[in-house]
Amino acid sequence: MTQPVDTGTRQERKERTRQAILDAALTLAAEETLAAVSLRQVTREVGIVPTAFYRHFASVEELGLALVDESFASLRGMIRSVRAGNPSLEDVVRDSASILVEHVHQHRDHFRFIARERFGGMAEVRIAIAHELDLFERELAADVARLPGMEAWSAEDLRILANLIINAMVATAESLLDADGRAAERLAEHVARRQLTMIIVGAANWRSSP
Amino acid sequence: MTQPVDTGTRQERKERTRQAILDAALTLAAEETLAAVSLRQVTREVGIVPTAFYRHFASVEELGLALVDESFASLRGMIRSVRAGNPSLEDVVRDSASILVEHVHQHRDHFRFIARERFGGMAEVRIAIAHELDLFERELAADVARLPGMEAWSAEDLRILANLIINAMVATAESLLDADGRAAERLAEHVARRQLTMIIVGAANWRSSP
DNA sequence: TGTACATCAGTGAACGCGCGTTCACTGATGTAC
DNA sequence: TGTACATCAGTGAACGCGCGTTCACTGATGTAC
Repeated sequence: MTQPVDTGTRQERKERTRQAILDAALTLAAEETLAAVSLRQVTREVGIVPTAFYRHFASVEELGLALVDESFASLRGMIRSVRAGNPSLEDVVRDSASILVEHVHQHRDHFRFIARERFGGMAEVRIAIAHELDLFERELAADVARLPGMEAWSAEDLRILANLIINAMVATAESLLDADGRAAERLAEHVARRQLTMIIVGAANWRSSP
Repeated sequence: MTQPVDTGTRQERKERTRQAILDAALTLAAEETLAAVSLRQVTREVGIVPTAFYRHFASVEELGLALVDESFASLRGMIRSVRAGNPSLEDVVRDSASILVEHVHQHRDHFRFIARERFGGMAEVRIAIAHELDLFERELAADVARLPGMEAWSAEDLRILANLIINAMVATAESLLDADGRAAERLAEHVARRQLTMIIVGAANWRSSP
């Protein structure tokens, strides 16, 4: 898997160093917010001299934005796997929670980074994360709009529902960051599935309520 | 309102300095996470020499825990005002959102601090915040259990419902931190009220669903 | 009320340290001919 | 294939700075008699 340092073209080596910087920063950001991670810590971890950092990023902030991209790229992969196969509402409710739990398990550092930086980090990074979550919310609203029985819903109410669901899933992911062991993960999955069901039932019965 | 520096007993003056340190730290923590605020910045803001800090707190971490206490004390005041007068479910749903919005408006720095430090801060502070939110969740579950129609609910499902509601309210509070102007606040209030309604409708109809 | 002593919040000098950033450099890789 | 030059990822010394923490101190407030 790991390439020796001295193979490939110059461009390939540079890309490898860049990725090593991203990996090291992500690992260090598991302990404390990225703003508290020093450029020197990162380069020490990678095994390069501090000044070499600037060959790849203009600042730690720019590195943070690259980590947001990387984290959400893997998240988008997850969403795609939920959507795949044009599932029914019942399928989605059944599978979403377990897919989320599995994905957090496999990309724990990325999710921890997003949780940390969502409110704790640098302004630009916070804005980038808020933007990505907003995109998810729009997409989810569009997906929900296509479901049977939702024809009468206004665009605004669809967004409000999507926001509620996304927030619940974000909270689930955040709680998973502290979960240690499969038992805790199964519990979080159970809670998430039940909450999603409550929300869906609420939405389905809403219009008939005062 | 503001006391001159040179009045009161020695104990009163010390308490006044301690409060000035807490206020300065809270203000500085609006810009960046408390861990990134230096002891020297805080004392500079207060107008005392860096070493005087240690007369009041053993570390910035201890200061952080004091700020968690202070923040949640005001939050508890809010909860009390929701509970006051033994309201019906309809009352709670109607009033909760506006009370939350008003409270965040008046204690913006405290809420921002909690949002920042919930995942972005020092380990001890994160744990203290999680503990406080857990207490709210238990209390809310107990409140909900007393409502008519909830007799058949298990303790676990009550906790899951309470967790969903608390998470939605936390998300509302967090979105309010970026809201500027009364119009944005009214929108957030509208969204929160509608989401709370969806959740309550879902809970009410849950047992009758597959 | 007056005096002698204790307390202690705040002072100020000093320290060693890790930080981000600058700059001129090296030497392997890449390219033109 | 061989040569001469250009590129550029990574080097290493150096800088000034703000940091947390130590220590002995000062002088106003508090207390005992």
